[in-house]
Amino acid sequence: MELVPGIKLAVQAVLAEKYNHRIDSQDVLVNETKPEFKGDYTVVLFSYSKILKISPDALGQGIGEFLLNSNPDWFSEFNVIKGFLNLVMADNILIDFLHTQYNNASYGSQSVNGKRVMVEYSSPNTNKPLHLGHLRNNFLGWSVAAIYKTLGYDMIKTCIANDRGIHICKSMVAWKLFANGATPESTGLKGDHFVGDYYVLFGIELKKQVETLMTSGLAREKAEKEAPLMIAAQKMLVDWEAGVPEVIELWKKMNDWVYAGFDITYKRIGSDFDKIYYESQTYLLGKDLVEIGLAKKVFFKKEDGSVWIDLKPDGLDEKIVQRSDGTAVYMTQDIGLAERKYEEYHTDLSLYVVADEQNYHFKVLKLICQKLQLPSAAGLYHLSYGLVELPSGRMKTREGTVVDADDIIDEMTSIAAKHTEELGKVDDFTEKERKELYDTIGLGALKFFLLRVDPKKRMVFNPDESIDFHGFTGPFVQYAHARIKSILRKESMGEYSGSEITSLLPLEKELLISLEKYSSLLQQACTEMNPSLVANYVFSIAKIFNSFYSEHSIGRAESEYKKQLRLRICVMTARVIQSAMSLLGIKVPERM
RNA sequence: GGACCGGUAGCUCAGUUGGAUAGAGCAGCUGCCUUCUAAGCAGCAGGUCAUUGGUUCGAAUCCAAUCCGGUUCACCA
Repeated sequence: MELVPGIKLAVQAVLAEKYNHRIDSQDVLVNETKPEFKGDYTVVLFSYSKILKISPDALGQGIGEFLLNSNPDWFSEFNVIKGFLNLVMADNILIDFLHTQYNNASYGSQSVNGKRVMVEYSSPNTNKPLHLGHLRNNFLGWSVAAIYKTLGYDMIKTCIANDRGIHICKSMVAWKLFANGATPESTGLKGDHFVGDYYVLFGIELKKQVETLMTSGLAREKAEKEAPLMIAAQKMLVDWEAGVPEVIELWKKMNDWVYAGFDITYKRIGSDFDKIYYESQTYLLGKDLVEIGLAKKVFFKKEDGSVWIDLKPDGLDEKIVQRSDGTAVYMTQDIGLAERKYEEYHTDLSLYVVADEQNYHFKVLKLICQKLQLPSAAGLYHLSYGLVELPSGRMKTREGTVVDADDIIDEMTSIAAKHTEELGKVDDFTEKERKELYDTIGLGALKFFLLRVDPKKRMVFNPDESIDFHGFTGPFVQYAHARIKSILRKESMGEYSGSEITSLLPLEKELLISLEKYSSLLQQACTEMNPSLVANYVFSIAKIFNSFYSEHSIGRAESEYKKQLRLRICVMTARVIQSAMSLLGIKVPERM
């Protein structure tokens, strides 16, 4: 039995038995006791005091005495201050907890529950390289999937490659006109960067053409439409849809370059997918649903032949689902893809990790699926996250302020290398071991930085200040782990049955109380789809451990049994750190 | 203009089903490496929780209004 639920049940029982007051144990308010008061957990009594018409003080005394008498193995003391009942947990229950769980490799995880969840994340455009925003998306999606998986869900990680459309044609046109047959191989560039350069070039050249046209008297809007480059891109899109062989061939060639580049980055950051959907293969999905929607009178047709849904009764506007020329729009594709996913995987839940700019889109998507009574509707959930911004605001391709993913990863690993070399603690490492360690630390810092913030909130990244390696960071947590491993290499586990030690020092107890919370913390992180809770938790574990470590000697503990107890605390702390960090996609080193 | 999101220390963020004197990290300042890794520990300093009013035993948290910032409302994706 976990501590907090146990306390809630105990309080529920007291209220029923002693005060004849029945409540749901879930409603008992149990907090961690503030450091300035004596105790571990605090029950807030104001609401019961009011209902039962007993003063908070008397009620606290009554409940406290009852709890101590009925659960002497759980509670050792209590005190009441105003309406707060502070409970001191018995050292023995924590010592027992340690003894039974310290070596449990699956501590915190749950057995398979038969539910299936799909999470779509990353979903890049195949015309430019990944940037910092994509990294937040990738880390988030991957981590949420890992958290679900450890709690027993069958996870399917997926990604939709936005591999077609006008934006793709732009880089194709630019390459055709300006590249003179250059390739990633001939230039030595990574494929996604190579193609991205042509996408940027298209923008530059287009701007020139537009300006020329405007000096000859055209309005900007018209000039943008009539610039030869734009006309060429539009034509290429039409040719692509018509399947013109040379266009298809070029499209395939350039996309393959991009995928080769993405593969390198994905491999480096540890992103992986069980299934990849390609927009080029799914963009026509949903067209048949337009007919079904019309038949069900969920959609209606306007005079020009365009098809719409009226969402005004739901507080929204009318939304188009098919153009007057009969072509599909983004929304319709997404409805089709939602159905396709459901047919293929029969998911209980289908998550979309997509930036909060698209909140409205997903609200509408879910509504339409519901109105069409599609089976995919119920589990459809938009896991919305905030953009990564610069101190000056959004990153803009045009202003060259986009923080490139490969660049930032390189920067992080080289800072890790510099720090490590300065400290000189791993001078005996081989070249390969060092490189691995720099990756572990650099990526650890980057992932932790992006995951420690509540996903729903936008966050600021300042390129002028490199991401920290001290304090509330990945390397801080990794360091605590490396320290523990260092101890465990030097000291050996010995005789200890779990009953030789009967009392704990404050830091030992604090650490055990925190370790005990891991399971419920994971449940919460899963329910809220929020890896930042895991990041905050594992940081606090590392912090308490570091205090414990500097306050108490483990190898030279006061007694052999105390040493054995502390070694077990070390083992368990290392396990929890390793486990929690792995859910964030972060490795922990044996030495650093 | 409508809808939605946000405003907490110099900076980056926790804390918001209402609970005790609002917490971390960074930056700044003091101490601590002849004993298990100082990427660390201990401490100091730093706040009108955007503003105003309301609800109540109690409000950063709930309600209303206002100010500021962002996103969105395309026959774009």
